[in-house]
Amino acid sequence: MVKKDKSSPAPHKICRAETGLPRLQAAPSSSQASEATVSSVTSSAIFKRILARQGENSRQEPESEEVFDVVSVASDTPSAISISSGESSEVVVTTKERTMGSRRKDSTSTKRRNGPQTTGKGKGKGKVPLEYLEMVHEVVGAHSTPYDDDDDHDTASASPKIRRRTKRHQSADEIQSLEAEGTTSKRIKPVTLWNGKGKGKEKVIDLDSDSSMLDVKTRSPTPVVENLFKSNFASGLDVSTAEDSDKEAYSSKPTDDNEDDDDEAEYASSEESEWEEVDMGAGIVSAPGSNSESNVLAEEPNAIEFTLGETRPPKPTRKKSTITREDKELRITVHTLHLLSLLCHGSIRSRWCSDGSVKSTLAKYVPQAIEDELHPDPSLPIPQRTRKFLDGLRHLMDFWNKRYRIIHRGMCRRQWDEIGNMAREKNREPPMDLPDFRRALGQSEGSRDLGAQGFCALLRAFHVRTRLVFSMQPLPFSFSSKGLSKPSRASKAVLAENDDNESGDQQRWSSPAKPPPVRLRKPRFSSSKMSYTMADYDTVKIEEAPYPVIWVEAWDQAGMQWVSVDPIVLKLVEIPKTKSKFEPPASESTNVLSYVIAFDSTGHAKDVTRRYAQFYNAKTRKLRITNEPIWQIWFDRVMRLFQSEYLTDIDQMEDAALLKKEASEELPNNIQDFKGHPIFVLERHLRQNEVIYPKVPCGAISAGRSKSNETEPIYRRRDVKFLRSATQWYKIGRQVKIGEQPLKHSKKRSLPKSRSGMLSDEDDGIEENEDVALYADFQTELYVPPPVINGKVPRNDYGNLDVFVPSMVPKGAVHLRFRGIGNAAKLCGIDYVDAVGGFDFQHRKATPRLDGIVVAEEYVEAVVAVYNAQQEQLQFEEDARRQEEALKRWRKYLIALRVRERVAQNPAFRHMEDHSPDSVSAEHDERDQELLEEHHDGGFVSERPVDSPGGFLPDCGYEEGGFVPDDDQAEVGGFLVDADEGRGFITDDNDSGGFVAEHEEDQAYAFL
DNA sequence: TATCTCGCAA
DNA sequence: AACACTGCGAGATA
Repeated sequence: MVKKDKSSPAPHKICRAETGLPRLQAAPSSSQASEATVSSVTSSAIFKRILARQGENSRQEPESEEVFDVVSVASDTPSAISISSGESSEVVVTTKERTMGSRRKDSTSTKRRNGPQTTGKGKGKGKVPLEYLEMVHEVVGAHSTPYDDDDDHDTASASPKIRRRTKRHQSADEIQSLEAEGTTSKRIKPVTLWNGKGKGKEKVIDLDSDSSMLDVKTRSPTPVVENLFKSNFASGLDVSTAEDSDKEAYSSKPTDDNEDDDDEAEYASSEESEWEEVDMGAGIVSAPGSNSESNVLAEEPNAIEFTLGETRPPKPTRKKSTITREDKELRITVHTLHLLSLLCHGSIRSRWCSDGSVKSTLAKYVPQAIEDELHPDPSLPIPQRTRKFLDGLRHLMDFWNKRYRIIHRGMCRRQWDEIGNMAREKNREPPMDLPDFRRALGQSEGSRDLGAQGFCALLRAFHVRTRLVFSMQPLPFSFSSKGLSKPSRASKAVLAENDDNESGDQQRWSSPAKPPPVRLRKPRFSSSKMSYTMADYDTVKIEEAPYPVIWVEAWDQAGMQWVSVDPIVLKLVEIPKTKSKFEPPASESTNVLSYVIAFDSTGHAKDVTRRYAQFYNAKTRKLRITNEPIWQIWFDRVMRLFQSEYLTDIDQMEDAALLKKEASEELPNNIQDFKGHPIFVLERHLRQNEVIYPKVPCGAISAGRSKSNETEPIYRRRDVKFLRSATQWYKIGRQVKIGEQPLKHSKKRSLPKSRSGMLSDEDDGIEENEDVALYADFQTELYVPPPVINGKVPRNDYGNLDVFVPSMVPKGAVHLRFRGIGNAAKLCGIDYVDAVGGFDFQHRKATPRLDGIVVAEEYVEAVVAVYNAQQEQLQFEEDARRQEEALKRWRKYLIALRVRERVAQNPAFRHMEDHSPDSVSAEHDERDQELLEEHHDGGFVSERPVDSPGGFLPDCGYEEGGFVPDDDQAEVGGFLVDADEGRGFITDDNDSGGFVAEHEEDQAYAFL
């Protein structure tokens, strides 16, 4: 294993982590065992799935490829992705960069436009990411398999535990119950939103009678969201069904295109084909700790390998900065993959921080006094204990600060256009395995991130319950040009500035002593970087954002709270309240707080973003892929793997605190943050079919820049009602109550030309130039169709019955949804009505889509019986027909063979194929005629008794159906064969032999 | 095809 | 520190 090879230009396997760390003592044997089995099972299963999906396609790779690791894409710390115990494993993420982008906007890719926005519907594309991610995840083995360290934690861990429901796989029901979850979640007491401090903006909050102004719903799916859910879930999360058509489409696609000089070709980068080249089959494997079992892949190296497609981002300069759907999906996929990788990275590092050797090395030099402070006398009053604890943290931090030197660059947020150049960057922290980690911490030098990890280990060495906290910096999934780094000359200025200031020779590295924002002489665009200059390696200059990416949370047992400590960058001990100093400003492009995950020493992880985000709902939310409901589900699922089975007191307290924090979030102080806000809404952001009702403002915001005094009311999102026109309501089986006034009128959406002479009542926009009246849910009631009277089913003006939803079936009637059952009903001579299940809109015309019939209850049995009989009969006839067809073909074939044999035997025919049509062909015809007649006698069959029974003419009774495939369509009434047609076909058989013979003869020659 | 909605540029 | 405004284009939708 090559490591610490700083000069290797393009290492193909940058990211490798040896995880063959000895299992920490006190590992429960049970969990160990389960880990092994789970992993091995899943990984091999996964691998099979991958193989099935990928086929051979995965192996082909273009010549020019640049390899880098996704972790370092943003993190620069390519240490580790995989988690597995007992074996070394490695993860390699490769990205191919093609100099010549191929352009494939051809029909193949554009044709597959599918489904609703977020992810492709029912297509591989939509599914592949999820599936892969899940697979990656499982392969990586990040199951919640606690690895205990030898810490005995505070007493809290011994407190009663609550069993947490653990569901590995979320079902559709579960998703639908999300809303329920949201509502049942604990309601937080109302929060006063009044704030008098008008930072230029005035915010007025009316606390009206309803005191629960802030209704805490972490997820409050609006109907729209709900629909999104439903429409996406089936496709997006369905990882079990493969879509063959995709593969075919892919494989049939040409690999290289004509070189198009169009620039767009270059950034039409990520078509599906490339995307699908994600090459996981290459090296997956490895059930951790189960080398013997995962023999499926035994020959494969123990690694995971992704090959991502070209990642060249679009250039915004071009007037058509078209970002294709594939681009978006690629970004989302990379984002999520990256996120997963970082999760695993964090998990590994947290585990390493519990490494006994690391801990003991680090703790050796720490003064006893500090240790005492970390464990204050329990007899002291609580505030005092907390204070002491905090002091201890500070002192330890100082100690660590003196000791630790930064010589490497840590993780940071990357942009899409950077990822090709990263291999050339200086001062990257080399990949590490556990021995490296031990060594580096023993020498106490490395990146700032490693420093935080060392501090974590230090705390754990003193038996302080400590989490390693990662602010993940995945590549952004948004495709705005903000995703591209701008040439920032500001950093240079900063560097010079800092050199002037205090680039101390005394200190080994210097940094602004003050927490951010660092005051600089050029405040305008100073993306205040922190720069460390090392005296020893004077070539080394590291600029980094003055915010940490990794820090630590220590549990204050007395105060029952988590205390955040950034020992390196900010040198800060903080109990985050509304605004945390850990959150970088939005202008900080290299450090974005979006996913903050805390890893505890037991291998569990928790999303604690809300603790650090000041505007979680308004801002941070939008930076997370989880803002997309489907990805929230995914994320929940991923995080569930990091959850412990039991919910401890600490967990509960923390959950409550986080919820409270979210609930007490300030109002946004700008307009745009109200857009998509889960709790608040402005009228200006309403969609056309939305209205606020009741229209009770819960606050106000000053709107408009110049007009200082005007304010705009703020409403609650939950008061947003979705409207439909009367006909739209009718289509889902509801009708507007009498006397209800429309809440809103929408613009007519009429057809351009009033071409339709007949106004069908389905057209929404029929009222030519009128506005359509819209009503809310509560203004409607269930539509009750007129009941069946005396076995007579009511019908509408068209003689049909609208059955858009089940509730529209009249009382006393039954909807029979079998195709062609109308005939049966007709045969019975009873009263029935065709049901209209909906409308097909094509050519701008609505044509009713008939869907079965509606009959009175008492006739159902009879109709169904008749129908079944009919179907049986039809099936029978169909079988017969196919049988007949098969026999005819066999006969034709045999004739052909026969003819051929004759031709071969008779030398007279030898030259016939040459050109002497007249005389010979006559003879030929004659002979063949003879021949054919002979066959009609059955002479042929009798001639060769051996073959006939089983060989050519299979003895298939009708029930056997050797050539007659089962047609289960018929059961559903798949198609109604008109009796006439069927007969017509069969009668052919009885025609004069001449016709048939001639016909067959022609074809018979075709066999020759 | 017309309209709605969104994201983006700056 | 990074927001309001606006027009534009794209994609979704009916």
